[in-house]
Amino acid sequence: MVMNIENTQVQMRKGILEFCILHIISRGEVYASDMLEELTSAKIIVVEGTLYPLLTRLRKTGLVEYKWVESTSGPPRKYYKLTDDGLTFLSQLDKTWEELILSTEKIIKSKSAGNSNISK
Amino acid sequence: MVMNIENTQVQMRKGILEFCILHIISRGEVYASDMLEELTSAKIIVVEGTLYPLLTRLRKTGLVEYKWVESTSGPPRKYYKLTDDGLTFLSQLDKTWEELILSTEKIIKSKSAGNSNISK
DNA sequence: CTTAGTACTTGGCCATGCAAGGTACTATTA
DNA sequence: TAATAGTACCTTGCATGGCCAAGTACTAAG
Repeated sequence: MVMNIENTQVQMRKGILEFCILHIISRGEVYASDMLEELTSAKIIVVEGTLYPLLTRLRKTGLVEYKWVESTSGPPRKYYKLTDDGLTFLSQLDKTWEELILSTEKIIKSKSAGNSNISK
Repeated sequence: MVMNIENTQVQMRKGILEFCILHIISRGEVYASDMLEELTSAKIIVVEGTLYPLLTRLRKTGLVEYKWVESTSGPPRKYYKLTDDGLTFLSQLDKTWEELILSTEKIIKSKSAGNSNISK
């Protein structure tokens, strides 16, 4: 059975990815390579095969929209920005993120209460 | 297409679950209902159908082990504890978690740098 | 015309959360 | 002993979503 640390790390990142990408888009119009660069520099490893389907999903659900912009150095790019729905959604996620941090810290910083409850 | 806030919140919790459960087990021998209670009180919603398969997976990969303990108030219980491998694994996850927090904070607290790079 | 670089897309696989339903043991009550 | 309730653990099947690998398309350089 497979259970390496890399796999668990991937699982940890999964839920955060959508959140981070919405934040990056919220700061100004960007295209996929901009996002990849920023995520990589923050040490959140993402690959194209993850990012593009995610952007498509966000667009289909109306959280982001894009426009084509010609580039002088290659094919045209899709520049993304948040919709109003996307903004609302992101502010809810901000709250969720804070609560998640608090919940997790509560678990991982709690000390042992002993094993005195066995066989009660 | 489905994209509600609940679904994304679930995604956020997913990667953290295994981490939190290993922490709970690391503090002393516990059985499934103990874990459910503690996770629920920390507002991390988990149900049996998630927890039991996860515990089975952790056991199969050698991160945890259990012993049967008779109960005076119902059927016997499986009391879990970490193996040496589990301890090592958990300390790596602690590091991953800290890095993930830092990376995410870096993304979500960064200010817009403007859109001056369009069509470069 | 070929090669390289950039940008976006897609099909298939895998890991995992979860709902729903099931088994088995104990205690209580009649 | 029979029925009911509570507790504990397990399993099947589905949906979500990350990732690998391969592919398409446009531009630039030689």
